[in-house]
Amino acid sequence: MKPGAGPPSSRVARERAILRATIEELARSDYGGLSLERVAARAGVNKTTVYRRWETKADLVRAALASVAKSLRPGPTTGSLRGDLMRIGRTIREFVASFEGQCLTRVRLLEHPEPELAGMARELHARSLDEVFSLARAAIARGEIATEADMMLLVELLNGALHMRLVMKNEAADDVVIARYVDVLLHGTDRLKSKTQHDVAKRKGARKAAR
Amino acid sequence: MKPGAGPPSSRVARERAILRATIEELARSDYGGLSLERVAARAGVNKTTVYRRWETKADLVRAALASVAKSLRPGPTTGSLRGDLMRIGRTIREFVASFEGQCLTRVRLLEHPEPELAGMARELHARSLDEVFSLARAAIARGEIATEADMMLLVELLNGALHMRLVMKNEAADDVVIARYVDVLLHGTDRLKSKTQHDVAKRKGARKAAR
DNA sequence: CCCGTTTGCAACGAAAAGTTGCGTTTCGTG
DNA sequence: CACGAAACGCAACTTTTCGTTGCAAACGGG
Repeated sequence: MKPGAGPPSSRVARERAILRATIEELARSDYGGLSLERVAARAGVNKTTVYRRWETKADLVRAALASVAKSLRPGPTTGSLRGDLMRIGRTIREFVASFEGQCLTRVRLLEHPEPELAGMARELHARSLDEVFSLARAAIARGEIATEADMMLLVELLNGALHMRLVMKNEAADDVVIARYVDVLLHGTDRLKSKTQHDVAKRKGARKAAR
Repeated sequence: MKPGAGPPSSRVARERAILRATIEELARSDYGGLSLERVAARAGVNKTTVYRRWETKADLVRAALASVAKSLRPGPTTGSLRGDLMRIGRTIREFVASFEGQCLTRVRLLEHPEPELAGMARELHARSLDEVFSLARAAIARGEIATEADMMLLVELLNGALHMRLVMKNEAADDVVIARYVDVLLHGTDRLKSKTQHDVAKRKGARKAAR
């Protein structure tokens, strides 16, 4: 009657296994193709155990998403905006590679079939963005950006590019790739432009280079 | 025996309707949840017509993807990198909102269940990037960027951010939003930083503002 | 040690997926 | 215009998957 405070019995361990299996299945299948029997097999339990505990597939996935409380924690500031962005990039890379990341990315695309689940996944991901605000304030204090909205802009661009590359294009993103993105975010094309003008100057003899 | 060169008979019209229905269904369902019967109903044909023409669901989706030959054509350069990026952003926005875009985005996440289909969708999307190369060359000629790889970097960031915003976060992206992204891509945080330093200078009296 | 709960197992019913046979329509062809 | 092959719709059918139920065994707390 009061198992809440008790030690983790075998029942909750089984439940954790099932939710974990759900996430892993959802990471390589998609919601429509998710089979509760495969989930049960992966969790090492009988399918009746799954069916008896959750009414529908949506309930199971809902519970599985709720169990993904592990948010992205980029940690304290590194002391520079560039360092912070690099760390955020690495954090995104690791998250996207994880089962939870793959799972969330898939569920978030279910807007039309399952709006509620998509909303849950969205909120779960948005929560990780809250952590970025502290880094934003540090960058503002250093005078590297003006507002927190600027930081959000940078993170949106970095996050989007990494997601596209890792999830949709299925290409790797090592630190060099991330650094390229970050450099654009910090300096835009201005650095690139000046480099080109330098080349032009070398080639054409510094004709208009003076101005 | 030689219907290839003939005028569009009712047979090909039916096939087009089925493939179109497949894309539309795939735009709001997902691959695992795609039902050939719903496709047939949407196309206004009997399900046997669909089953007889394509062996499996994968075959049908493969054919549907192949029929999406309409690539993203950003058109000729506007004369400035900023104008080109804005136009690319608007093109991405419209594509993502279309059935083909929704469909492609979903299919591209099927790496594990259906690697071949994911590869097709990926290639289809990559083809649209080829169009960007002409804009890149124009920008290089104007000295706004150094290499075509730089242009790809900018487009990857813009594309990723817009996809995240439109598809995953389900938020709109008007021209103002796109312009914010583009400004970061062009000038990075330098513009923002200088604005802040200006404020600091006003407050602290231009102490380190000179350099 | 006992009793309530939970699980596994197997069998079951229901629904969707996929197939087949046949009469009808359509379109190309002589 | 008439004929024949191919494709379609329709309905019935088989197969597979999904979800449920009954029951005996295992587990765990009191």
